[in-house]
Amino acid sequence: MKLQQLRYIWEIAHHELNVSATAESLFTSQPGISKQVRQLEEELGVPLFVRNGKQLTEMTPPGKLIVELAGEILHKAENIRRIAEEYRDEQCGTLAIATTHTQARYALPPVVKQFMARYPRVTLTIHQGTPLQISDLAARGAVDLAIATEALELFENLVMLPCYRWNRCVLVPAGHPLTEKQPLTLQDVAQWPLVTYVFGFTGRSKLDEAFSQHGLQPRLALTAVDADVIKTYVRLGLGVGIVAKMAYDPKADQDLVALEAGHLFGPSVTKIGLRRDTFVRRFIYDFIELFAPHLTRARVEQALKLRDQREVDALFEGIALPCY
Amino acid sequence: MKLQQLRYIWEIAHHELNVSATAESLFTSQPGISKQVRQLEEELGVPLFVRNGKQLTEMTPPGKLIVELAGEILHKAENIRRIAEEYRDEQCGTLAIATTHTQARYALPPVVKQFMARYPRVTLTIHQGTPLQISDLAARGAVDLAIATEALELFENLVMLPCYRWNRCVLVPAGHPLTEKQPLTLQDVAQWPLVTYVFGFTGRSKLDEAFSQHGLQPRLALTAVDADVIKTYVRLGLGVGIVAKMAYDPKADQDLVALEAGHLFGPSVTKIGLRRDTFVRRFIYDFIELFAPHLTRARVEQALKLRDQREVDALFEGIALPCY
DNA sequence: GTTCATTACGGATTCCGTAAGGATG
DNA sequence: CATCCTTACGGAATCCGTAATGAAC
Repeated sequence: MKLQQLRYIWEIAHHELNVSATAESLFTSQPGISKQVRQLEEELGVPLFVRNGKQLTEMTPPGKLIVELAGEILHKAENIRRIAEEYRDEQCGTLAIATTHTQARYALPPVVKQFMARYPRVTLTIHQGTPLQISDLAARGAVDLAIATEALELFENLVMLPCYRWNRCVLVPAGHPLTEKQPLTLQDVAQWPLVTYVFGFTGRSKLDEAFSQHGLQPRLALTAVDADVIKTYVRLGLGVGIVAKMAYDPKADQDLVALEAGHLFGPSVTKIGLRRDTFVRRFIYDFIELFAPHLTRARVEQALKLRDQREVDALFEGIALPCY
Repeated sequence: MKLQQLRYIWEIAHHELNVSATAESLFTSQPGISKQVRQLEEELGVPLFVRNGKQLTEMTPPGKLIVELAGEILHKAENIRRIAEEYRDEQCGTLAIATTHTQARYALPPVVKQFMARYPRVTLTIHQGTPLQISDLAARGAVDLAIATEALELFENLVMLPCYRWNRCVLVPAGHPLTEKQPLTLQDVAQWPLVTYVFGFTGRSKLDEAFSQHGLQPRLALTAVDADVIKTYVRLGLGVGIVAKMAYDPKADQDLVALEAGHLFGPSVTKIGLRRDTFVRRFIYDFIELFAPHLTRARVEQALKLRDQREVDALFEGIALPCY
């Protein structure tokens, strides 16, 4: 049994049992993989894949169990490499973050700036995507951490750490009738066509909840993944915008008015998602603490030891989050 | 990084950093190991061992972390082999049990007989040793299960499953003055020199507790690891025996009288110890159930999922144990 | 002087790529 | 006919054992 063989069967299992595609993704030859798989099957004495003629059609029961264990082994091997990297040079390495537009555009820039000053030799990469893509990247270990408000909870093997609480505001052009209402009610807002986030983005679910709980069905004029697009269409008069408050820039957005809407929808919490059982490098702890000062290394380590997200939530229950 | 290299560093770490001894235990050459270790260190870019000249004197901090992960990886690789073995042929394999004299002599024979009839092609090996040796064998994975009353709780990675409850009896030659006392008291017993188990064996701790709680300090005439030796010396009149009740055979021991002593010392519980995170073959589940009928496969599987022995204890709290 | 790890070297094995073969839909 | 896995084969790299070297106690 070789690590290489375990990698091959794991990758095949995660490429719809297509050996050719697997070979391509691993930059090696297809017969090479085929050979190693057969060797492993021979060594173990059980077939791992069901073959229909020369096609792999499904996995055998032991195959499924073994592929799962192979995944865990490969993950631990990866951890060994990380540990070595850390002790080789604490200041040097790669930090891959997956996040949404909202975080990348408004929350991360100052943090990234500080981090780059503190760790000039760490290569930082930021992947932007949907909350689901982001979570998946983190759960698979393709990135070191995910930052998002939604979807992280869908992955069993992500530990979610609460970072900050934020509220929404209603954006309207200056002179809009809604600016006369103080304070706003959901009924007021629902009378106008809305311009807001796409479903599944930036706390959108919270927004839908609030309206439906009041029996309201607002018209959606347009949905977008980012606040910049939303603002553009609010300026065109397409409708009333609802965005995260931090997306309103008093200087750049002087032509718009931001109306307090925290009391309408309640706050959302942005979280960091970390893959369980993964060695965390020092600079990653530091990045997390820069982003959310209450997430000290000690607290994060403690949270990573817990098996159940409910225990993690309990751990952070008493801790006040920053609020925007 | 190769599994072989991980095995080498793990074995070196568990052979007092002596590469020659490690090579011998692995039936390979010492330069071969040395080479692979250096290659791994080179690949990882960090030294794993501290060298004093040409001697390995200790492990580096990353070395310690990495060896631990290596151990987990090797354990999982072992599980892969077990899974393959199981699916290759359910009826065929090896079952290694470590246990004490008391279990091997009195509790196991009927179970072993049934098991051998049920699985004639499974090779059964029984290792006898002190409770500490037994637990260690199981914790290291050298045997599949440990059966004992003591010491299992000392190993973090053993799950303990309660099997049966048992009481003690006092053994005296026929006509001994103690046979007149009904029921016995601790004071009665303590007046005679005792012949019983060696410290650390067969619930001996429970016995010491009982006496000291009553402020008694009995004289120990002789201690042994097994009841046969104890009986021999009771017959010689060396003292009064205290043994597990199941060690008294009404036929073979007609010349001795067994006096009820359960009320003096309280019951002990014999347990099976299983290493955590280990794939358990079907015939092992069957063996366990033969030995302790309430330990069904479903219950054992449930217990093996729990991380903390206290949760396991809670799981079995409501279940009545057989009592001897 | 003994113990113990490293270096040097050679033979067997393994790995991995290209090219050809055969099965499926 | 296109896709996809298997077999065949040859060159390169790796593994592992023996023998020699050198450092430490």
